[in-house]
Amino acid sequence: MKIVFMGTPDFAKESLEALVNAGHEIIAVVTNADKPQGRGMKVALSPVKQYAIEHGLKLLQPEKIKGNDDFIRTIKDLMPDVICVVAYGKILPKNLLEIPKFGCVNVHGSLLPKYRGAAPIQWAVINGDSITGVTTMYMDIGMDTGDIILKEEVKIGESETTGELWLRLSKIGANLLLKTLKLIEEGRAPREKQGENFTIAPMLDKNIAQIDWENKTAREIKNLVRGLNPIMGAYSFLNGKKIKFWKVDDLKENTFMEMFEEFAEHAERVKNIQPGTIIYVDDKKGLYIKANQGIISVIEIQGENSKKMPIGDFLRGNRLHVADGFCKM
RNA sequence: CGCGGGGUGGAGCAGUUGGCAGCUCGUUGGGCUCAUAACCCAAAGGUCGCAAGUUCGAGUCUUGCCCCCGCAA
Repeated sequence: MKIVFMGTPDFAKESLEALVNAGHEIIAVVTNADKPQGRGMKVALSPVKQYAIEHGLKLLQPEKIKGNDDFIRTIKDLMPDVICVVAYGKILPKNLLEIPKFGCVNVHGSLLPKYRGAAPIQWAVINGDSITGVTTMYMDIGMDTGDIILKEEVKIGESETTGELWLRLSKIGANLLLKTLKLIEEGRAPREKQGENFTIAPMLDKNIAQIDWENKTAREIKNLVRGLNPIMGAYSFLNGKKIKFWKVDDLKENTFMEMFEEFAEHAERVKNIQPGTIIYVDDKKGLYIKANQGIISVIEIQGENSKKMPIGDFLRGNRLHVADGFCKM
């Protein structure tokens, strides 16, 4: 099949690579325009762009698509059988969607109609879901509202991070895309309308990365931490310094008191400690912080201007004290 | 030329007005203990990111370069 591929990040690169390896004819790759980013505002190539260059694929990087007649005409002249869109980063207008005879196929990182939108994987982890998946669909003008073709379910591990799940889903998505294209080619692709029962997974606002000790349980904080790993990182302030949490575990108060018998007789007091307070710290036994319900055991942490490191390393160079409190700023 | 922080034994850090390079941990050897991520004793391990400059003397001051991190995007 003659395919135009549209995508930008590494999640999309997996699909593009799978298409190439499966012998599909990629007549053009469309990726987001290079923007200066990162420290020093250097221009970095998107993973998709890099792959396209390495494999000598025709590359297009329109600044805008909507109202860009030149771009629409270019695609039209290529006469693609299908356009595959994976995490491209822009809404596609109707006159583009109508070009390919088999339509536009999108790979989305959730089980639609759950988590339509920009950050489905992140939200699935943050919300502590145990199951998510990948969906392929025929695109329409709405945001992830098209008819569903195939879905594949995936279990989310209890301590799995967004980054880990992201990687798994990108490979599963690539496979599902191949399967989908095969069915389309054979004219056997299912087509199922999405129900009305949808949810939205909006782009992550940076404010959500701040840990809310007062109102969140240890389990919820853990979900936030792994949900924001490796993007952003959940953070809190200690003595005016910004600390990022990369890996934590959640403990019930009871479990904690079994580990530290000396706390057992103060069970009631432990429950009433102000959330965010350090209740135990030792460079061998770790760092334990009270949450609204339950206790957070820190495993991997990153101090201000520092890099992420195991909690033991961190505590050797940073003297923390029991009763110090993490707080918002 | 976006803004800022930082590179010091294996790890994480401290190092005051330039004046013998330190702390916690780990490692190795020994001791104690029913036992331990516990405790006690001893030892090994550093061209202080790289290069040049100022100085009697530079981890510390000046200049250039490399690498890492945070903010912002």
